[in-house]
Amino acid sequence: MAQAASRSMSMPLGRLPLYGQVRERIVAAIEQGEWEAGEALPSEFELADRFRVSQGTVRKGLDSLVADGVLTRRQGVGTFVAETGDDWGSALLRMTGPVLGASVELLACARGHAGEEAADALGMRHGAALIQITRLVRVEGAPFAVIESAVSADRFDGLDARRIKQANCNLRAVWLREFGLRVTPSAPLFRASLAGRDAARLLSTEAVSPLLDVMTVAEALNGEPIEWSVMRVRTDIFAYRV
Amino acid sequence: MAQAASRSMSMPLGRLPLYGQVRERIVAAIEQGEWEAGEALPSEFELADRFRVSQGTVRKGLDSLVADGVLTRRQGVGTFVAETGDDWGSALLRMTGPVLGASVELLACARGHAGEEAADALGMRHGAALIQITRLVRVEGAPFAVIESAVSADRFDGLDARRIKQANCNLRAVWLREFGLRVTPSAPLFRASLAGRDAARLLSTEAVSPLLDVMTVAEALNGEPIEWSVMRVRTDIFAYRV
DNA sequence: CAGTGGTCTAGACCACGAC
DNA sequence: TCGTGGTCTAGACCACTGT
Repeated sequence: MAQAASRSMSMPLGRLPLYGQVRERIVAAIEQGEWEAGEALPSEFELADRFRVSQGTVRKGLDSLVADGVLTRRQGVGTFVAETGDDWGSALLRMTGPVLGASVELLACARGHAGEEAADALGMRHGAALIQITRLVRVEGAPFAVIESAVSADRFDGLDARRIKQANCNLRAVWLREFGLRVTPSAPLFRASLAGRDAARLLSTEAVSPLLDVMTVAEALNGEPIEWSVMRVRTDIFAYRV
Repeated sequence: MAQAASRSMSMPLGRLPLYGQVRERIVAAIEQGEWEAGEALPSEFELADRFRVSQGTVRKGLDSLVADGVLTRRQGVGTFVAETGDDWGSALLRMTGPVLGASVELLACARGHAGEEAADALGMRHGAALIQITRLVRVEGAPFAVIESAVSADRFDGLDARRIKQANCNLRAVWLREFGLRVTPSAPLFRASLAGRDAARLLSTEAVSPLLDVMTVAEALNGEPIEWSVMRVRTDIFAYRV
């Protein structure tokens, strides 16, 4: 039965199991553009051959990437690099009940300074230069949620409203197409807040209306925090599901 | 290498993979009290021998139960039936920042009629008889959250305040000790709401304060809905994490 | 040291989808 | 019919824990 676990992969990583190393190498290959979004990866046996491991080990590595939404599998067909979904649309799918006919609109994209919360989440010092992006989500024309996002102004130097609108206000598509960065959202934080004057005006509700704040950090595949955002959503009709 | 997958388990279930059948049989054994909470299961190899499958198949079945929080594993020691944690305490661990010195208090336990939401979640008709339980969670003495729970009055006939207090206001412990029911919480729904007069009084805040409502249904291991509850929590200091 | 979970392999068969 | 993912096995070695 062979002597198993030969530690032969000669990876730089010290104490990562083989299937973890397989995961890292697949991530690296995706980052280097070896397979585009929507494209099929080689079969599990081909990958096993390439990485000098068994098919079961490749499978366990793929499992974790499928669980993280980086890959999708279709039995009998293959394993595919997941399409970059709308960053705002996926949140709407988490609402109970049918949320159809959604659209986004860019309200603002301007340089500013980090609030404490955003700066902490992005690992930047307080007061660091940020680009702040405000979007409004409508459902069947009715205002539904405001999304505030922030990214490092240094890293995303050329970013402006035009580029965001070209990508249909989908920030993930902007990061990927303009900056070659593939991100995945981290686990969200929740908070209840009062709308306040500005949000109330945008959402055509009252200032004392309660809003659900869903805060997330989108991370590069290597774990580096890229984008902080808070979606402030009305939950008077539907609730938010995880 | 043997001929693999001999379909020899003679289980009543038709199209469930072997590891899924292993999971079901372990769940059944726990429900029948073969192993108590905190007790160690037999080793993976012993279970493999008992179920006539390989250790890897047992492991995959255990994996899913560990993921669901039914079992816990300690390397080099064994696999254990998870303790029935506090139903309210586990929620506090989800708050960002240190939430220490928490305590619960039973405010009410009375028969009533189901609100639409609770009845729907429990699969009961609107207006069915329920027992409604109200608890208050304090952190370092300061009111922090109100928990409203509801269960079928028929199924939990003898339930009263005394029995709940005997279990330190931990409902999961009540279901297990008094009714032999082990439950696991489903994925929560979130909503933002205004405190209102009653909750504001209990939480010593203002009626227009925003609260985060975390709604869950606790299900028996066979998937039957048992307990509906909503935890209404202040998020002015900490946020809720998933 | 013995026993447990954690990982890995080589090989096998099945179910599904496309051709 | 062929290639893919999905499942399963028997056996092996490693890492950790408690004695």
